[in-house]
Amino acid sequence: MLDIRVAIFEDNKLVRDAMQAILNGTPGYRFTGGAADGNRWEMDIRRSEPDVVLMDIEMPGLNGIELTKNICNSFPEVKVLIQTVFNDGERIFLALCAGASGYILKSDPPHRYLEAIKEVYNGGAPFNTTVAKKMLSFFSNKNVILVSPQSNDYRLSEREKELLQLIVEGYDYKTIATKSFISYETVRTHVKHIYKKLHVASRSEVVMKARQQGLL
Amino acid sequence: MLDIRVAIFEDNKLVRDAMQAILNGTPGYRFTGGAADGNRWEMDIRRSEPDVVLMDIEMPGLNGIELTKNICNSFPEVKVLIQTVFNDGERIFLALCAGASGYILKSDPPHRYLEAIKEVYNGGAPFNTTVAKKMLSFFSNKNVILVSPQSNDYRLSEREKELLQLIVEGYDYKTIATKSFISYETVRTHVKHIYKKLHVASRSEVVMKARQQGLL
DNA sequence: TCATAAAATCACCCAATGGGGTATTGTACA
DNA sequence: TGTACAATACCCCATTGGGTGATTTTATGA
Repeated sequence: MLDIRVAIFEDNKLVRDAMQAILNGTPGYRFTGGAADGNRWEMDIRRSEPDVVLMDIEMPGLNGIELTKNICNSFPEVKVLIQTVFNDGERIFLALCAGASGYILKSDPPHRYLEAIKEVYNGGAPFNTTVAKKMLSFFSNKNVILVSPQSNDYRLSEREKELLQLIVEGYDYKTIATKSFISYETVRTHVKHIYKKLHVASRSEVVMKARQQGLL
Repeated sequence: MLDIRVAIFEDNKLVRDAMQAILNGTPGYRFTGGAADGNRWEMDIRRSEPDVVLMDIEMPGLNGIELTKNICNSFPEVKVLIQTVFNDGERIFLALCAGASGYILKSDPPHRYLEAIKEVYNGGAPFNTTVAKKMLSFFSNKNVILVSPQSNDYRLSEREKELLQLIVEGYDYKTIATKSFISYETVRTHVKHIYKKLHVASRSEVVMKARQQGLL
């Protein structure tokens, strides 16, 4: 079997070097590149062609979560394993949303690192028990709301989209009328149509919906 | 060390009996009660005094997620371990929000059950790798939005809370006035105060906020 | 004990919003 | 050519939200 190719984003050179030594000293793993920041992440990934990226989330400069998002978008075949000293729910949550495949604490021993790397490589999702626990309590604290996935083709006409934009921006009908060179009543008619199509019944609902569904 | 006391909610009697046999046949575990549905859950829990509840999420009648929520609210010291054949992200997510401590698939072997029970008992959060993976992909699909945690002490008076309740339930001011034995204008005054305290400016906003922050 | 601060009650004014119609014009499509 | 729909416009009316002001009761603290 081929070695698992691992690249590291980590600002601490000592840690990078240690990981390099551990990885290259363990059969089945190969260290293929390390970077102290994400400034040249695209090139770094192309060069090192990793199967798994070990990502330090607390890097100076480009934020580890953003970096994770970028890598996951541009190189979907690459798995990202987050490593951090933090274990607060929000950070974990954001990293997961960014597309990370697993989460490991810096306090975990090297053998856990190796296990976790193998696990993400094989399609798993390694979680430190502490991490999983934190994440759960984060959920139970109702910090999150569920948005049912749905089609967002509401068949709004072009004109309706224009007006929706202005509504969401908070202009009142009179102002929208002036801006759009139509009458107040026409604005109201369009708004009614928009509300019907989006199944909402008030300004604030439509703003919510438009934001959530990215209709803007 | 004392045995871990385990109760089971599961509609399939065969499964219940099997778990009873396994638990009582394994040192360190004790089966303390089983129920085919959640109709008498409160009494069932009081009788069996479990440390861990094994919850089948696909039970007829009372829904396993609701049941989990109830148990976690009324008996916060009891850990709930969800067992299911499903592994879709949404269901897992809902169960976690309901307060479950871990998630196990029915296809997992008995020894995994025992491990998982011990793990939740010790404060951990067991996850089948498949489950964790599903959950992650659910997150990355942006089905969720984050709500920044904030203090929810808005210093609403008792009366204001009552009226807020009615507002969120969708009654119009006239109806609320009748229901509360006060005049329409007084309802309006209270509503204005509530809006000021909650920093909202419309019915739908206040409904959102109240729901998200559990002000109900 | 008295002053002050709130909570709770009610009233009036006014602007903005939302829902129900109806109507005319133009355009696209079958 | 007729039907459907988008865009325009107007009317009526109920509800909502904000402002101002007032009275009464209740609590709280100096």
